[in-house]
Amino acid sequence: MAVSDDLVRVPDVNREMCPSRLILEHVTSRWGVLVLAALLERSYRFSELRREIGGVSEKMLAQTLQTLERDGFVHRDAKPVIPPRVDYSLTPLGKEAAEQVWGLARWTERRVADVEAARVSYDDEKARAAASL
Amino acid sequence: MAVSDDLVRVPDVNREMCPSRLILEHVTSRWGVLVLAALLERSYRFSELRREIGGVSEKMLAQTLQTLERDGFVHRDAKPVIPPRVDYSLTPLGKEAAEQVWGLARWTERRVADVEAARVSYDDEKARAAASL
DNA sequence: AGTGGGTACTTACTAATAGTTAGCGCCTTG
DNA sequence: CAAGGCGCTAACTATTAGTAAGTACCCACT
Repeated sequence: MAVSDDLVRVPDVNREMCPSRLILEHVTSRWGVLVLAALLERSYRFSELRREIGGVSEKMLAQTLQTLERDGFVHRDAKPVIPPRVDYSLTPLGKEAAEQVWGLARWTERRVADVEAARVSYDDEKARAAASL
Repeated sequence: MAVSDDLVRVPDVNREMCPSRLILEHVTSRWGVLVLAALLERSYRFSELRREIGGVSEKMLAQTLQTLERDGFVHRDAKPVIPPRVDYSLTPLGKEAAEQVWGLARWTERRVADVEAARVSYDDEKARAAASL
């Protein structure tokens, strides 16, 4: 029973039904990564964030922020003023996640050239293989 | 002109058309994260990986591996034997990416309880707010 | 005084993407 | 001699992401 309890309790992202899988998907989601990385540098208002993160729609930004808020990563501070003002910032938990995805974002930017070089050699080899049939 | 050159050259994941955006999406993709993290521990054959990563379909695993291979993260070694044997492993570049997503995966597993606690208090507050209308 | 714009969203619809099922050729195992 | 494993791919469907418009309120400009 200790065994079967452990099967349920020990989180493992490789298990399809493990809650950790969903959490990981939230933080690594297309817009989640960019939101967390942006909020690591400072807090943002909704439409500031929308301008900061190129290509995000209002719908997806709202949805992403709601998911991250529910998971306890993001704090939403809605000031009851007109025009509406809503500030988004990281919680301590969110900051931990954000540091990791921020690192990933910066790493990616540094390695763009390497990846592009890898792609041309991959495509070249594929073309050569196709030609020699 | 140095200025406009820089605008094109300096990678920034927040710019919609920046190549770094796509690369980041590949490594943070639903299955990409899990594939990279798994391959950090050892190399795997195709169907070994499929069994290791719960819930991945053959189609998505093949697609993910092809994307990661083209980006230079994963090395594919197809031995011309029967039955077919294909080994997947990380390149040095892929190892750098994998270390980061591995950290994220382990962090997520450690924080599951915190996230679940955050969710109940979020849902509670929502329910209380809805009740007091 | 009316038009356009900004605030933070939600809703309805459509396009893109992910997942499901079946198939391939070849071989080993029961 | 059928069943299953190997590493895929192709066709089809379900789910999800993206687009466009609407909401309600206010300010600045003409």
